[in-house]
Amino acid sequence: MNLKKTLTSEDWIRAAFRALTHGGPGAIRVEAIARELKVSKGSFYWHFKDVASLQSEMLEHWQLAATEAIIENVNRSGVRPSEQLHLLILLATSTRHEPYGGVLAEAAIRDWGRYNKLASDTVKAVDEKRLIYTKDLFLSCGHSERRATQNANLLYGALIGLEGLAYQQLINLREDMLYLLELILSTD
Amino acid sequence: MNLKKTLTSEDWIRAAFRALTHGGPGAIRVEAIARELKVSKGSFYWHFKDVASLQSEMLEHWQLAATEAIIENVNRSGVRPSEQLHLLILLATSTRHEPYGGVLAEAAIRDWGRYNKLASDTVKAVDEKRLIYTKDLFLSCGHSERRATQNANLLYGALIGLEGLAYQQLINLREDMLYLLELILSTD
Amino acid sequence: MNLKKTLTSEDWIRAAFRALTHGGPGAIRVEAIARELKVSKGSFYWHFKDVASLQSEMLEHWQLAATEAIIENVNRSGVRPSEQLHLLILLATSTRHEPYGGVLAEAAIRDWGRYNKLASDTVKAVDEKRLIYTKDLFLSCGHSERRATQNANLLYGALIGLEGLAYQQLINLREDMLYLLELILSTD
Amino acid sequence: MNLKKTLTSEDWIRAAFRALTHGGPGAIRVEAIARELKVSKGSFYWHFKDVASLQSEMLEHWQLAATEAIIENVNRSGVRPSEQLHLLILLATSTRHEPYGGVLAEAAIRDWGRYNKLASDTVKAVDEKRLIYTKDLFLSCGHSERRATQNANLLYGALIGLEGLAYQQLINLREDMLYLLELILSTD
DNA sequence: CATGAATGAGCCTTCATTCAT
DNA sequence: AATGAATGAAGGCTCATTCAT
Repeated sequence: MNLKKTLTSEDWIRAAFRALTHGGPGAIRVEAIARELKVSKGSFYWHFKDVASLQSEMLEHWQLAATEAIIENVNRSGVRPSEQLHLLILLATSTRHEPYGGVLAEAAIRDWGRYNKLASDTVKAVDEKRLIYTKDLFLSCGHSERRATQNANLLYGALIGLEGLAYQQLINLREDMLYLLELILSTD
Repeated sequence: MNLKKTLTSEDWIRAAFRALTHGGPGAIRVEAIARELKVSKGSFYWHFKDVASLQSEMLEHWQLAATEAIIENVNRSGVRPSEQLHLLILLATSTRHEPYGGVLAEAAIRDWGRYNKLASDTVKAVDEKRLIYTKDLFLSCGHSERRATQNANLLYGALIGLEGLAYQQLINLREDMLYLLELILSTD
Repeated sequence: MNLKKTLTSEDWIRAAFRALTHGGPGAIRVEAIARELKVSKGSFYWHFKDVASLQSEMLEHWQLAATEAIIENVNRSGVRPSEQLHLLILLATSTRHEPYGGVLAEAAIRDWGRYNKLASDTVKAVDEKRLIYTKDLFLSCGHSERRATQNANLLYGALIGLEGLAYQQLINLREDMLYLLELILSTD
Repeated sequence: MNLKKTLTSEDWIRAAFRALTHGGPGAIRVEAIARELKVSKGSFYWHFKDVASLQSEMLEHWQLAATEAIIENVNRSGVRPSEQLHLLILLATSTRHEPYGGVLAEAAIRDWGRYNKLASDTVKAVDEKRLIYTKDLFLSCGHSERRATQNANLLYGALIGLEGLAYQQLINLREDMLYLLELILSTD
């Protein structure tokens, strides 16, 4: 697996996401990541101009991946809209092993966005896309524009907040999310 | 107002919360805070053993304040339970200027908890208290134990997640929260 | 014993000697000594202008005490000179509890003298007096000027060096010193 | 000579011994040594984990050198034992320019040992070896076990103590040491 | 006499960055 | 592609010293 002798910039980015996930934005440090990759930190500068450029590549990769994931989802059509919502929640509440660390990385990136403009813009762009995508699903279910928007906001917002509580073992994420969907769909 | 010649450790803690709110956990730095307070960084060590002890005092203060806030709320009785829930949301969605920075500080502390054991324990303790308090309100509304729990989780989880989206100007926090409450209360 | 409410400069000097003995010259620090005396370090400056003045008072005190000790010894006359030498060694090899810490303090002061002019001068002055005093004892035993000098040097030098080895538990100080005296006196 | 562009850890150790010799244990400071080596202090951390590890490497080096010096001496055989003792003193009383600073460094290390466990252990180990080596020489001269031990103690102890007095210009080290050897060997 | 609070300098350590090889 | 070595800027902590009370 790790038979490669030379690293690619992707290897660095992946390692940087691991660092971000485990230690927060402040853990994206050349020294620490180089140590983890068992290379000299000097080698970092062959792949990146500086830390800022690593960071922007990280965000770029994540944004792409996050957007692609949505599109994939959209294309998984054939199912009825309300089924798609159901599926969406099952997917979102599974312990994902996505590129760049899944749920945990998401939370970490969201945190990052609180103190960093570039990260903030990226998160906002992704959130916007997801909200629109979710709203469209509700529209397909026959909800009004207003309701669809509110429902999407609610579903996505609850997901984010409940993930944090679930991480602390205070709640059961999937159960609460499914309950919310039920609540939304049953209230005509 | 700023006529005091000497600072108290409370002054440092307050300034540290400001730093946390604006720059994240990594911004809790003696140098930076001292600069803000217009004192030498050396003077910090009169009030605290080290940064770690400042941090634990911050968390202690916040936990106390957050718990007291709940108790105050409890005492705001006289109103019907469902009214209390309504009030709770209005309160939670007002741009609060509470001690230690209000909503923003809360999010920052929550982030902090993702990478730090002490912060994590503190956040968990506070979340637990709030969830229980909210559940009790739903119980008072006549909900079953199970529903009360789910509703409390949802309300609190959504608040946390939607606050993030509202911060990005993607949604209107109060509107969506009130919609959620309506959803919950209307679904008998 | 410690019923005094206010400290004297003597108290500080004594504590400073304790610090010197336990931690070397570098341990003569206002902060540490104040902590030991359970007073604020600011109070130090009522008694002394600065650390340098504490240090010079320490050396002054020690020089006086060390010189007085010699004179006391001289006055312990009545005994034959060779007896006095014997006594001198017994005294020097007893676990002394003299003012300012005894043997250990002596070694510490000697160390101090290696890197500090004032201390060095003080130690030299004391050493000179002691060498002369010892030489005089040998002269009284009938030794020639040359021999008396060499014997005094040897006796005093060996005492200093052997004390170090004895401190490390490598030798028995008194035994070896008495052996040396025997050697000197038997070799006419 | 100083044409090297980059320093080795040996260079740092050598410089640290110079600092120790001139300023005592408290002078083993990254800043000061870096200044002397005309490099930035940050570069120190390429070679050592921290100051403590520099210190332990210093002691390791010294212990090795001190032990090797003894072995070299042993191998300088061919001479009669009493001649070897004579030679030993001449060697010990020459102004040595040994690795790590010779006599002065020795005294400094000995001082260091008074307040530091690691240094103390190292000094003790070296002293033990030297005492045994010297005792063996006396045994080879036909002295009894007891006498050989006492003579070795005396010779080594006097050397240490007299070096201090000689450093203060109070005595002539070689003269007094040779006189002591004479005393020991003439007393059958 | 002494404390509480602060200053400023000095030192240790970490880390992004550079550069020759 | 990467290493070894170094720089320089922070940042944490200690401590002598000062000063108002």
